[in-house]
Amino acid sequence: MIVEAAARILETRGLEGYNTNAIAERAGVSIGSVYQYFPNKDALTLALIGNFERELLEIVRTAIATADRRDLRMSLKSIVRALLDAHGRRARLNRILETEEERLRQSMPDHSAADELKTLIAALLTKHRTELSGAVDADIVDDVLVIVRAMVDAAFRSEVAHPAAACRILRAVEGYLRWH
Amino acid sequence: MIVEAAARILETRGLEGYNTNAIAERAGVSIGSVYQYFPNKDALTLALIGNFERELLEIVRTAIATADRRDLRMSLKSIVRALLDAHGRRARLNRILETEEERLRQSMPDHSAADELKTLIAALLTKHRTELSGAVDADIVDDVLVIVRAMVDAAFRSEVAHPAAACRILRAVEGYLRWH
Amino acid sequence: MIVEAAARILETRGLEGYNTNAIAERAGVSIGSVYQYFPNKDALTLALIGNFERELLEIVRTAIATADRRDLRMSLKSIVRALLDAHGRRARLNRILETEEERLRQSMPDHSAADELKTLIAALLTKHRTELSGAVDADIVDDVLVIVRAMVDAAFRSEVAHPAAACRILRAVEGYLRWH
Amino acid sequence: MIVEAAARILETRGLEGYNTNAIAERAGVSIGSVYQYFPNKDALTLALIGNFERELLEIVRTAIATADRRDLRMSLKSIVRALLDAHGRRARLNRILETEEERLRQSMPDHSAADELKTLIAALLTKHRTELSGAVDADIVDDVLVIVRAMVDAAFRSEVAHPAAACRILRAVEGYLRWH
DNA sequence: CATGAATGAGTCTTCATTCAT
DNA sequence: TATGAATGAAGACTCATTCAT
Repeated sequence: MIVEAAARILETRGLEGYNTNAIAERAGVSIGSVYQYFPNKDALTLALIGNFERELLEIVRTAIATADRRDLRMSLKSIVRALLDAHGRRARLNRILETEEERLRQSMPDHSAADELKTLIAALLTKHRTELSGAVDADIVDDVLVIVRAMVDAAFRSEVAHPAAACRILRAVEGYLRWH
Repeated sequence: MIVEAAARILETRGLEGYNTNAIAERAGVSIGSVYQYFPNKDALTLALIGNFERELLEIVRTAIATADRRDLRMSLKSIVRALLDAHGRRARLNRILETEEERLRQSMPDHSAADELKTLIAALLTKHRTELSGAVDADIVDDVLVIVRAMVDAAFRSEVAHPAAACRILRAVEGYLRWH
Repeated sequence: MIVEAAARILETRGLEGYNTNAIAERAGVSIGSVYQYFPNKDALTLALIGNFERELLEIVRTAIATADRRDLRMSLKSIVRALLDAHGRRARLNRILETEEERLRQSMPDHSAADELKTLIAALLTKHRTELSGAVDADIVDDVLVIVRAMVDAAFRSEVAHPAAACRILRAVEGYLRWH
Repeated sequence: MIVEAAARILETRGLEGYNTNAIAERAGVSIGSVYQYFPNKDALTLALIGNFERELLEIVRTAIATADRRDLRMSLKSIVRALLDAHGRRARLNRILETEEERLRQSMPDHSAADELKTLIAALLTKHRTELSGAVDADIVDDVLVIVRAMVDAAFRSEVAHPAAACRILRAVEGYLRWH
């Protein structure tokens, strides 16, 4: 599939080697076919980002479900571990996509996955609102996501072992949510 | 000056419009002159990154000095405000440079500014070590920097007002450092 | 055809005017098409050299066949005349290609044409070995080729009439082979 | 000296690295100074060629003088050896210069060295005219020079040992001159 | 005279996109 | 619908040459 080929190219060769001809070749289709499905390269990248965000959403959803009935810490730990795990499989790809997402934000038609992710986190926090130092609002959720994503990325850049990274990320998130 | 022209191009036109001909034109020199001073485009970008990191270092140094004799919170607040301020002037440029830095990390000859920044933060934290929930080590410093940079970036992306952003960033950093 | 266009450019404008844009224009295709068929300029030049050597081989083969059953002198005369004739059609081109061949020798993948040419000459000399002053070995063959090529080139540089040139070249080759 | 620097650049880096800035740097002067002495790059190359031809002339003159009173074979052997020797010191340079000479022939003002070389050879051959198979004329001289130069070049390209090369070259020249 | 920074035309090469088959 | 040859604008970089100091 074309999107999958694009993902592999981005992962193995980086933005440098990310061109439509390489993608078509890797996908085993002609360059013309790529343009049959996507009006231009950015649209393909946006599809890639969409997949990425939907996958992220699913991972978090599962992680939260897994830690259901447990306290906030366990839920957060479950999420962080899952994210580290998921990121680990495609660290470079994810990092590049986050960068590309920024460039393409203006032309992104669909934020539903990202929105749903926020809703999910908001629900989790609200459920445990008594453990938090303050009220739950959109900003808090945004901040948590920003912190976790940045730290997961950093962990992969500096090649920190997962357990240690999870511990530090958890400390940051909990600290942010609970301190004072 | 060529580096300044490169900065302005990057800021106004993004990576898309960042090409050597545009830089030369903006700098008011010929393309040949650009290559008299920089062996290639990446070298120019690296110079830009070097400037950026040195500026960052100076800002933090000044912010810490300004809040000398005060408690940790005041120092951190001073730093965060200064960073928001500095970033504010060239938000897009700085964000792009952070991305480019990653791509060019392997060919970066000089990390002294970044190292010194870490030393500075480490010293600050050590000075206030009694206020922290744990020992000061290199990981803690890395994490603080990662969190602050990510949140400052995010604040500019979502166009949050400085005071509110400063407050949230401070909460994250203090939470990370002090909680349990 | 692109290779033919390259040949014509090289012939009419020399190495000076031999650039990919000119080649594309002369071939009536876009510059992109040139790079669809050849990974870079040198590869195109190598194709040109390959053609040149194959053509040379064919000419010599035919010349030898034509003078079959005759004595060595007639065979050599036939070859020299054929070479003068062939060279005559594209004197400048051939001379430049010989120069470029030297520069590109290290990246030349295929020497089969050149090798076959040597085999052909070796066979001819061996057939007439009784007429020679010494044994036939690879060095003799190399020398014959060097002498003939140099003298053919020189003949065209000084614009000597073919019959006279053929006579002098023949004298050199026969002298080399038969004297003492 | 500038011409010497140009020679060294050509020898060590080939035509690829032969540019005025490199020459100036190697000569330890500014690029401006190069243009003080030579109106353009080709003029510098022509000076180089002039030196080369004068040196060649001197070598041959000395070689002939050395073998004075001896027979033709000894004189030729002396010349061939001297040329192999001289070429050996700057094989690549000489080969490139011969190529450049061709390109610049039209703008070469001074052929006196080359002419004198021919005169020298003509005199030598005339002196030994009884040993030759035919009369001495300008063509014979040209041919001898063409043959010797081509074979000396070839010897260096295929890295043949000097004595063996000298022997083969001598055989070619003598064969040309004496056969029949 | 010497300098060397500045020039800019020119060259190779890439790659997103189109369109005839 | 699929193909992939063709397109050509655009970009990185070179280097002979000039000229103000």
